Amino acid sequence: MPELPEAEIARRQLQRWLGTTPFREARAIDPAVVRTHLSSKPSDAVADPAGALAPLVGTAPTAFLRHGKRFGLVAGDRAVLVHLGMSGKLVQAAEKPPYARLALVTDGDPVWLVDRRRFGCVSVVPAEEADSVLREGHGPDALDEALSADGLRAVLKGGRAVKVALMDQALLAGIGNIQAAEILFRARVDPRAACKALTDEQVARIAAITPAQLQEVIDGEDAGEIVYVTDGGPNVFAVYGREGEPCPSCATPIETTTQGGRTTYWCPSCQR
DNA sequence: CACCATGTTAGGAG
DNA sequence: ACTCCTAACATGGT
Repeated sequence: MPELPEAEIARRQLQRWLGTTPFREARAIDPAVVRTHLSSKPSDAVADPAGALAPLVGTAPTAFLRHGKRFGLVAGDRAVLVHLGMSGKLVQAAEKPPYARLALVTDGDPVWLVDRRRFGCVSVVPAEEADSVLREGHGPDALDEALSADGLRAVLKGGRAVKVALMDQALLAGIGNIQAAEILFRARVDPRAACKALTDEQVARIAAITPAQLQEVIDGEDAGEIVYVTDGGPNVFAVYGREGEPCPSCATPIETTTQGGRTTYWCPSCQR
């Protein structure tokens, strides 16, 4: 799924595809996609999705926002906020694609929220609350807010494994299972290391590499639609999804372990 | 059928 | 208080 880079691409797509002309239509194809808040649970669906989206029609987008993996737009006195869940993405097309959950239309072809697994969601909130809702319960954005070594040190504490901590949105917003693996590989840090055992130098390397890694992925994806590894696209990552393949740096076979219920990919030789 | 999946979260055990 | 694990959510792919 979408981690911070995919959310940023989606934000730019909204901006590019919808522009700043008024909405002709905002329609929930799957009524349960509209939630009372940005929650992955369908049971948090609003009672009246059409009524929640109706105020958008006739108003024009004025701002496109993102924090961590959440993004959205402001139009009139409302904001539409989106979380792509595990399998969500935006598509612009004249006809409804399979698994389309929501349609937004200004003056071009409709923009569809497509999401096979339905962990994605949208929420319509008052415009003035857009920013606070995007940030609610989350730490600083892993890309946009200058990530200093001191700032990261303050957040990476305790006995938790560093990879688990990096993926904790309340500490730092935007990093998921793939980017955590890639960042720690480039920083040459063992993903199992306890935060409190990290040296200042290791923390400094993570702080420097995190925004660089995320920015590089954004630059690489900006060209087109989000393509997931599981969609049959090529694996562009250094270690993620490469169990048993040679480390690109030292050729040692990449190993896997499980942390927090997720698969971690790492090089046992480079990452110590 | 079994197991896996770029996310989040509640509940329980130590 | 902290940390870890599991199950759930919903769905498709291998």
